[in-house]
Amino acid sequence: MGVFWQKGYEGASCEDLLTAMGINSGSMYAAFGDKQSLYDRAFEHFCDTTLGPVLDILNGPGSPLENVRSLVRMWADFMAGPDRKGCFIDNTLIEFGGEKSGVAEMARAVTSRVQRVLEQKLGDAQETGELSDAVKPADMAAFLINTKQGLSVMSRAGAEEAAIRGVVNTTLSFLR
Amino acid sequence: MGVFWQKGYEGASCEDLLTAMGINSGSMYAAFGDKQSLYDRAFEHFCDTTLGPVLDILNGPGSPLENVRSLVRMWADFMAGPDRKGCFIDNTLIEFGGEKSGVAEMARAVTSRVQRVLEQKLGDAQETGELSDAVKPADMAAFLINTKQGLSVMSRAGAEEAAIRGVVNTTLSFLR
DNA sequence: AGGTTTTTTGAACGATTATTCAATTATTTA
DNA sequence: TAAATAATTGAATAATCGTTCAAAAAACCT
Repeated sequence: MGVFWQKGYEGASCEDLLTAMGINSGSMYAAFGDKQSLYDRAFEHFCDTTLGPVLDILNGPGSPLENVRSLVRMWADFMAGPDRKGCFIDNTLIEFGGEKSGVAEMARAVTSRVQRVLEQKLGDAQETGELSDAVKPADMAAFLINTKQGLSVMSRAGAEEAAIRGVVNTTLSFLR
Repeated sequence: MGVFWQKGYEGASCEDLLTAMGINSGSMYAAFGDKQSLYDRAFEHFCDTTLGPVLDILNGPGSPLENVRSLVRMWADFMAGPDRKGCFIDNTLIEFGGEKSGVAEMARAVTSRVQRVLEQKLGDAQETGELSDAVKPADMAAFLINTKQGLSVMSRAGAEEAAIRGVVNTTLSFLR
């Protein structure tokens, strides 16, 4: 997963993948079929292990708006980490977004899933009076997703951690 | 340029490039040296033909803030176009951002160039009273660049035009 | 027009790609 | 323990990759 995440599908050679997995080609093809299926499984694994914690944060014990802000702050930690490989979902969208392939659909699905929960939490935040009624939850949710996708580009571009945190703080300033 | 823009460096085969250019391999290698040099030249050409018009918009006849808003709106047209290939600069950052290669440096340079002019125009907009003194020009400029990078991902992901325009409109709502 | 230089062609090249498979090793079953 | 099944190995495969170069065509110059 890490190799595909870092190098993308085309950029990751089978040799890279086999070295990282510590097995030989025959075992890989017996277990996964081919390179694309391996990518699919790696991406699926990412979604399986990431979506849960993300939803846990949004549905956490804090207030709706606090939870949204926590998630946005988590994006900064994520993107400013040492590897600078962005978000695997966004990388997949960039490489496969134009195609009708399975991973592209999966990436779109998990993205809009998070977007819908964000929208719901922002609506809740308005009901509790935390968030101004002037903002439209759907628009703000779409906007936050776009911010995260921008952070993926910054992350891969090797931006300074301070620059990443600056963008996140500016984004948070719109959440009131 | 279009082939590299659409498919990226790794994704574009020499055959793709030769077909698009309508020449044979020998001519390409005589004229450009190798594939990487061809990418460099294509990217350089994009910067040469794009940076000028962008700066012209920012320095145009309108008020500073109007000009900034015009640029952001232009991003929407750009990203929602039929090809859905994002911004060539962002694509280059994604693929080469981690490396110290020439194109990566060029992409970072042209990005921060636009960012600095944005910052200046936002400062001007505060002097004319168009823009609230509460916003920090440097932070807002970095934020706008991040928004554009996010739009590149949306564009490549094949997002609906309405979704792209929605994000742009939300972004514009922060510019007052 | 005839000779010289420049450009283009496209088959061929070695390197790397993803993938296969017979031989080997490990594991399970009886 | 011994036979049977499963998993792993790694050399070999065919396809594709970027690149080269001798031959052919085009362009240029008296």
